[in-house]
Amino acid sequence: MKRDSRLSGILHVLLHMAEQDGPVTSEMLATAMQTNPVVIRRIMGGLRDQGYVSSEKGHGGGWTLTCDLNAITLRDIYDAIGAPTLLAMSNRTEAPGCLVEQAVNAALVQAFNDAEALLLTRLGEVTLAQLSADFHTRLSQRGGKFDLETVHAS
Amino acid sequence: MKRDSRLSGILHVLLHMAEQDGPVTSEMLATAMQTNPVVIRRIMGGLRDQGYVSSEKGHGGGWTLTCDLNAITLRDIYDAIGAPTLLAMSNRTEAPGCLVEQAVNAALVQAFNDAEALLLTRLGEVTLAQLSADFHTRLSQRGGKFDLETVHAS
DNA sequence: GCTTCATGGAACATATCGAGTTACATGAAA
DNA sequence: TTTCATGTAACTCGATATGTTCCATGAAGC
Repeated sequence: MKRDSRLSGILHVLLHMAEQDGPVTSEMLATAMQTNPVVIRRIMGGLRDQGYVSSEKGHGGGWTLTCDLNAITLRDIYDAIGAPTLLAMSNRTEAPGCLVEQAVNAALVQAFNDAEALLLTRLGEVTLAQLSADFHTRLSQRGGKFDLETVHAS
Repeated sequence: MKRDSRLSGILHVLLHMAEQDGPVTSEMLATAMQTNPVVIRRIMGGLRDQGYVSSEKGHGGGWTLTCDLNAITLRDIYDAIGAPTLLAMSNRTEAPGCLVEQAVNAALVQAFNDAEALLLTRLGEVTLAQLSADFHTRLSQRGGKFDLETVHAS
């Protein structure tokens, strides 16, 4: 299975932005994330529409956080990127009239729904502020200084 | 996301096999599943290696169930097909040295693991015999007769 | 005004993987 | 020896996450 890492990536970006004073350009974020600026814009565009970040063109432009990290959960971000499929498995639906398929799918759907519900609940329990706090704990434990441009260099 | 329907498909096949007296050919199962015989063989090959089914070549050959449906859970079948990825999302690992990425992934991994564990537990709670019983309940409710060749026709 | 810098967005390329298909070999029964 | 069935390799196809190129738009600085 090809797996979606957008949620992980976007959280990474947002937390890096939280460490910056002014706007951050797609270029800087792309360097940090080791990807392409266009990929960053694509991801951020959805968040801007939800009001979580804003963008400015031209000199001194870039991306800025416009939300309270305490008020945003991972679930909110998940929803903001379009609530992509959580589970890698699905039911066959080639023969919906087949009673065997109905019995199989009924059992699987129940298990799948339970797992999805739990995952969404867990995501709703964690705020971006908590992630940021966790990051700062790790930072002070390691003792080094933080620099967006070089922290990903290795 | 492209989603994997192998588990659903193989359960469908096994329950159809349970309704047959003698061996069932890949051809018959493929017709029932509206797919290709080779796809059936590919799926069944893994199960044969696990001892859940056996195969015979030549005239009168085909696939036969060699396990007690009461003793096999959906979890067992899941394991037999190679325990494919359950979740459609993954963590970025492009910058494992980045403390931000570590904080993000730690939070996501916990949520993901909880959901996966619950799903596997649920799958382990359902036996193939229960699915078969559910099918027969549905069959008697509908009142029609069951025929492998025609039940998928519509 | 002109240049530079930045986002915005379309279009295209690439890599992966489930799924389907074709072709041929192996082996068992009639 | 003919027929039927599995066993397996190799190929195509489609979907999609991801990456890339190109140009338009607009804001800041000169």
